[in-house]
Formats: sequence, structure tokens, C-alpha cells
Amino acid sequence: MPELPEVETFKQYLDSTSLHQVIKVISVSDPRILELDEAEFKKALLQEQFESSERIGKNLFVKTGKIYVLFHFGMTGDMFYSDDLKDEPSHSRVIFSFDNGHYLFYISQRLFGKLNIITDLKAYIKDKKLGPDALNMTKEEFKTAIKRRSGNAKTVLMNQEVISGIGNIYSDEILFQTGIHPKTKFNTLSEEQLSYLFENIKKVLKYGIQEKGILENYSKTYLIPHRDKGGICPKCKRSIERIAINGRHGFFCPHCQPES
DNA sequence: AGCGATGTTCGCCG
DNA sequence: TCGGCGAACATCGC
Repeated sequence: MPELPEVETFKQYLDSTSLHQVIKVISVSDPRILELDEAEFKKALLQEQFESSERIGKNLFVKTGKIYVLFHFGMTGDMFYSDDLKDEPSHSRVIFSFDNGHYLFYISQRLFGKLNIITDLKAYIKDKKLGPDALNMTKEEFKTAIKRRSGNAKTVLMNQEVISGIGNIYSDEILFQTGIHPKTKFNTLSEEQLSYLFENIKKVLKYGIQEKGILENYSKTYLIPHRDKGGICPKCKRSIERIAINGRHGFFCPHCQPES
């Protein structure tokens, strides 16, 4: 599921369900999801509580005592909270059992997600070269982040070292709403286009959060509901096209997003 | 049966 | 150094 709006939705879910409960048991059904030794992971968290969480891009950092647990969701991550083990979802990989009899399931169908323990958040962000959070960045941070970027617009938006949080689907939507062709060289965009792009990044991501990342519910005026073969542009009613960029498939409207 | 999927990372090449 | 490209990771559904 997860780009920024989905991870923000997970954050709100975790904050409203899983804080301030002592972790009594951790069950790891597939250790490949852990970026560290399973014993170390458990040692760091057992008898601790999740106190608060912080999201940066697609990363969710959950604080316990003086460390953080990093939840990364890959392409198919999810979480689920329940008071009954029988509710265990398919592809649940790690289960946190709390002292109030509830469980938090970390789900990852394709095992592209990762859990880790982070002792120094600032150092981790620096090490990963994580760009400013796409939702929370200021205009100044945005301008600094994109300085001298010459790659195509879609690739730059999806580069987590430039701005963090935007993935394949939302980059398409943002470029669609801004009227920029996905292959436009970033450093050819005008000041005006950049301002409009900045506004639309915020607007689209906020809308996604408001809709809890449930793409099926998105307004038909968005590109997202039309991202399939035979899709029709909601603005001009012409055909949506699919192109390969950055090892992914992007969708755009050649009429509303002309090549410059 | 084969392809592709909301992500990240690495190696190769220009 | 940057950027484009392809592959790899692992699984499932269309």
C-alpha cells in the first residue's frame, strides 16, 4: 500500500491503538523482515512501550524509551490491531503482544518491508541521505532539495534522497495536476511551474491522507482512478498513456502534460 | 503460464 | 558525480 499518505494513515492507526502498552511477547514468523538479528530486536523491545511516533517520508519511526523502531512497508506492507490472535491476517510477519491482551500485526506480503532498531535518528537520516518530508517541507527546503537536479521530473520526485515520501502513483498524480510531462528535465522548469508543483505536492498528499490512501475512493477528477489501460483523462477526455520511467510504469495525459 | 505490482538497492555504462 | 537502465529481492493475483 504505502506511499506517504498510506504511511501517515498507518501512523495515525498506530498512535490510536498501540501506544503506552507493555510489549510482552514478540513473535517473528519470518525473520527476513528484520534488518537486524532477531534476538537483538526482541531484546530492545520486550518490556518496553511504544510512546510516540514520527513519520519521515515512507518511514515510520516509533519511539520506545531511548530508541526507535523503524517500520518500513515496502510495496505491500500493512498493520492491524486486534484483541484476538485468530484475527491474524495473512502474511503477518511480526506480532507484538501487549499486556492488555491486544496484538499488533505487521503485515508484508512480498517481504519488501523492513523493521529495524534505530538508536540515533538524526544519524540514520543522514546516513540514508533522506530528503525532507514531502508533506512537511517548507518551500525553502523544497527549493534547496531540487537544486541542480537534471533528471526527469518523475524520477526526481520519486527519489527519496531529494524529497521523501512520493512514490510511483502519487508522482503521476502530482505531475498530472501540475500539467508537467513526466520526462520533463527538472532543471528546465520555470519558477512558476516549481511553485505550482510545490503546492500540488502538498495538496495531493493531504487529499490522500484525508482519504486514508484508499485509492478506490479518490475523486474521478484525479488521474489515479484512470490509471489503467483504456483510461480517459478526466480533464480533456483524451486517452491516458503509459510509459516506462525509472524502472516503473507511469501514466499521464499527453495533451494536458505536453512535452516541453 | 507469464507478467506486473503503492519500494529500495546495487552494479554497469555513458 | 550524476543519471539512465536493468536486475534482484519474494509473493500473489489477474
